Amino acid sequence: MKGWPRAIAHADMDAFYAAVEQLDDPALRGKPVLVGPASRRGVVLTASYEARPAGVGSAMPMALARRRCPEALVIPPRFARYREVSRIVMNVFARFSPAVEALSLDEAFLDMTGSAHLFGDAEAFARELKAAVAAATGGLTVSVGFSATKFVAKAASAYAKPDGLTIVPPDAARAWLAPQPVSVLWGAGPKLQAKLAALGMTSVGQVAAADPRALAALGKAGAHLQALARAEDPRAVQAARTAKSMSSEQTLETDVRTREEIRFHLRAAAERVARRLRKQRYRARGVRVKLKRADFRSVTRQTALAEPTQTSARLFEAAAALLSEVRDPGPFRLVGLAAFDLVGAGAAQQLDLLAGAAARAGRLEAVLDAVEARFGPGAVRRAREALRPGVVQADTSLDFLRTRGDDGGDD
DNA sequence: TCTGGGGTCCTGATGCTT
DNA sequence: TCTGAAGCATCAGGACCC
Repeated sequence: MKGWPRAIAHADMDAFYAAVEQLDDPALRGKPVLVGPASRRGVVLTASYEARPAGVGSAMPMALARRRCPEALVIPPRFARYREVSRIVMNVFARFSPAVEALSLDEAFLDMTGSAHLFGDAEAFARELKAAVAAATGGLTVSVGFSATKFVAKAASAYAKPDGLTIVPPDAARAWLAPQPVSVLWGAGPKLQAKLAALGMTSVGQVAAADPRALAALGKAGAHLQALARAEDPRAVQAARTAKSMSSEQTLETDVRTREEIRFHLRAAAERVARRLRKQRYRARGVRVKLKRADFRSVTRQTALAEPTQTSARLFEAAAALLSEVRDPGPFRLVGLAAFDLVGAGAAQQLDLLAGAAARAGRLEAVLDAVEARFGPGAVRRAREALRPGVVQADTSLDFLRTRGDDGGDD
């Protein structure tokens, strides 16, 4: 890692939901497992590696997956349990780096720029991380990619799944990417892949070498994909992020047509969203209604609210008004409600995010001083209570560094 | 085969203001 | 007073990610 401009690791748990189920129930180990709802319209959330040779994968309709792999055991998802295991894994990551950016329950970026040298070389670090995850979870495996940019690190972690370890030095990144299919590019889904193919580009190397004018037809995405293909990705690991929207939507067992039925589902969605807004101390300044027709075209209507809200009554009121503007008679297979333009994450939550990051960097006291100046001593007391998990995490992280004879530097 | 749920971001259309 | 252009905000739809 000497001479690397930055050192970024991407850690991605292998077949996470299915692996947790196999961990908790030994009878499932070594067998094909599909995690997903058994409902008529469900899709596979995660397929265990034993099921994948049958041609089964994530996002595949459950009905098709069961036909392809009839011997597979179908397990309904237990998200509370996955969140619990995820917290354990993220805490392990936090012992290795002060800057951890969780992308979902099962994957995260770790900025190792200032700390990788504590572990020897990249491979020693990655092996230690994998062993720590296995020890903390009781045997779950994680694939790790390591490079100088987020995108290459992520592509590297996916390169040798499961239980993989791929290190791509920055000066080798472009050549390493070149022969891979364009589907590895972050942001190139089926539509963009088809457009690239129409331009004669099926490999990352071809995108990297293309005349930028040829890619202009893809808009911003063209320049973005070419930058990734050239291993250029200046995005930093972001330890704390705030939500921009919160939504709840549900695909119904049978399509709905009447306004009364749709209102019923909107009211339920408003209650779910409002509960989460209150729990995370957000208020919404906008409401959006989403309906999906039987032909999969979606109809959305949105409105700005006079006052930010976190109550289900206000959300539903706005949603019902939007519904009356929809002329499409349906039928609809999905009804959803989103709260957007979120504000006022509440001082406590902003502090939580801020102090979580500051604490991991060993700067908790400085943050609390700023809090006192802005909100008064009472706020500091409440913040200390609220931040206890962050402090524990920071102490763990700092202890870890101390045992290696390093205080984490001056950052 | 028949397509989830929770998000983010981009694009093109439209309307308002100057 | 009318008209058009430019800039900006908002809205609807959709692509994409895990």
